[in-house]
Amino acid sequence: MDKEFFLANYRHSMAHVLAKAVIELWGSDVQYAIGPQVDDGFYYDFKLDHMITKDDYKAIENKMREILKRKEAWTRKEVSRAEALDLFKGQKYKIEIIEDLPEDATLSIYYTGDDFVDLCRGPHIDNSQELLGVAFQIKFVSGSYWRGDEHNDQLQRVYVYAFPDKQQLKDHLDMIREAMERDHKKLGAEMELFMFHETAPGMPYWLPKGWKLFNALLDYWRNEHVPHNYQEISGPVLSEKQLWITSGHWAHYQNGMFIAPIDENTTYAIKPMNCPNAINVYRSTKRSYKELPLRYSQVDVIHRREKSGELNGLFRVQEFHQDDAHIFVTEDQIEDEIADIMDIAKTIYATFGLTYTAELSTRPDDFMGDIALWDQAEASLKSILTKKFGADGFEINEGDGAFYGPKIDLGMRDCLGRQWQMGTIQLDFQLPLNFNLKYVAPDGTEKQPVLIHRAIFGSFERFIGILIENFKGQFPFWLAPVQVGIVPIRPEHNAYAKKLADLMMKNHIRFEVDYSDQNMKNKIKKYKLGRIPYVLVVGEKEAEQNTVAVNIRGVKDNLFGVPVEAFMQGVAEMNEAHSLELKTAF
RNA sequence: GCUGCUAUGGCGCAGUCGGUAGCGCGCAUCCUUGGUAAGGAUGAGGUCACCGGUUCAAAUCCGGUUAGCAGCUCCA
Repeated sequence: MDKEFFLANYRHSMAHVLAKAVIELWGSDVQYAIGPQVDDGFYYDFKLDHMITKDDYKAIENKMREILKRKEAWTRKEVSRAEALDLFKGQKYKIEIIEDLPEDATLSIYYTGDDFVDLCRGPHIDNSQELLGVAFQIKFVSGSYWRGDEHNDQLQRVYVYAFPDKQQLKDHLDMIREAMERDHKKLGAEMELFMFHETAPGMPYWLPKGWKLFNALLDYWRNEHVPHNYQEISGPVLSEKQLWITSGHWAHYQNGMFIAPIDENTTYAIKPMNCPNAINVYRSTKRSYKELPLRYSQVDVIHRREKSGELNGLFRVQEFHQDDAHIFVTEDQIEDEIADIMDIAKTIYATFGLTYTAELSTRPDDFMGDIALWDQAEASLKSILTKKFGADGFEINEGDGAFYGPKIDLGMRDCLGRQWQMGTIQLDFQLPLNFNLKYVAPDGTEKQPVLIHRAIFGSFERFIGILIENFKGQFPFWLAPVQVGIVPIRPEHNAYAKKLADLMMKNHIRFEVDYSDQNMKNKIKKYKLGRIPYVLVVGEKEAEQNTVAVNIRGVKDNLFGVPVEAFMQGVAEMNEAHSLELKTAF
């Protein structure tokens, strides 16, 4: 039996044991819904009057162990749809599942002992004793919605960790603990990168160090776009309501917008997206086919209202900066342009050593526009993705596209394995129509361009959150908010430290010097805790020889007597190359 | 928005049975003048998130609000 099959099989089987335990504990009026396996175990959704809390965990775990010790046989039976409906009488979620199946369907059910039956495709174990060695522990209980729809019943979801043995469970719990240590919310406060204030929920305050990082990232991003012929623009944050009516946001996105009434006749709204800005710039003059593709990039701040429970550090905010661009193309330029964007994304992500997944979202039911154009666009996107990732290298979400066009999304995972949407490439046939965009074709007729919305980071905020967790706060040299810390051993060495500081300033190295009369050990400790890549310790020897002693982040042994010019040249090279690793020799 | 949980000096936390608050780090002052991650002494700093209720008395009990955390839903 291969390992993956074994994992899935016992986790899935354990979910049945959990359901049986909950029913035995809280009675037969428990409604049990579904219980699939997940990456680190399984869960099961229930509806019951009793609110399951932490105090119940032990009782549930004990009941599960008790059930396993009964060594009951698991028997599979095949039943007709009608028999199944009768068997699960009173279980509304099971009934709903069964009723969705075709009339003539044959269903498989599994008995655990004589008294518990669950609807299930299987496969399962043959006897509970096969599960006696499984190490499991309740993770937590949370709310969930029946069939993932917030309009349906709210259920109680019991998550359980489950591993083949105790050691693997312990390793996993250790891993989770370690992951919490690099949570960007924790590190962001510790490293003084950003903060929040109660008066502006989900709107980050960037602290001096965080803003340095932000700007280092922005500089890099701007430079990467120069060879791809992007032009950066900036537009108003507030616009009169009429603009949003034209764009369709007023009708489709109003509850995601912050709205500012001025007087009875005037209402402004804060932009949730940059598109209308780029469109107005496009429309400001008559456009020729010779100008296309026309690429406007934009990093203005945008605001989107989120429901209260949805905010999450920098990952989910109400005020953020997208690394946005709007590209106006002819229909036959779409494929090349998308390919160019994918190349930019690949280069940029590689600089950070990040791995990502690609997803294609296709035409939804409520699509707008010409179906032939949709088909052609989807085919283009699919062909590019196949070229870049292979036929199986990306996922397709059928019908998940926006009503105005299909899209490619690029996703990454945070420290707890949660998937976040980062980069996005969206084709838009609708806005050019709403704003009546035109260009003059070679034959002198007016044609409509296609609009491509795209972001590589997704948003600077979310991307920085991912970077913090990915690097555990130990940023590559070029990105580090403070790149070099200078520690004079005694106050009489401050003059030499000042000389070094001036040199750093001249060479645009981000640095700090500690001129205080503290113990040098304390100064070094402060910089080490700040995860500064290089701490330069200087005393008499260094001042005499014009050298520095270099304490390298993550390296035990220090470098002594490094000539100042050699160090400066080394760090300049790292900045230039956007190196991931720190140099350990100069 | 939904389910559960949380809120005590700048940060991390303690505070039992209701009797108006403590610890560590940090900060300030002084001493120590140091060669690579915590030298010593003294001191300052808190309407216990906010509003209301119960009580002779509330950080503590109850209700509400706000903000945050995990999950769901939604999203860059």
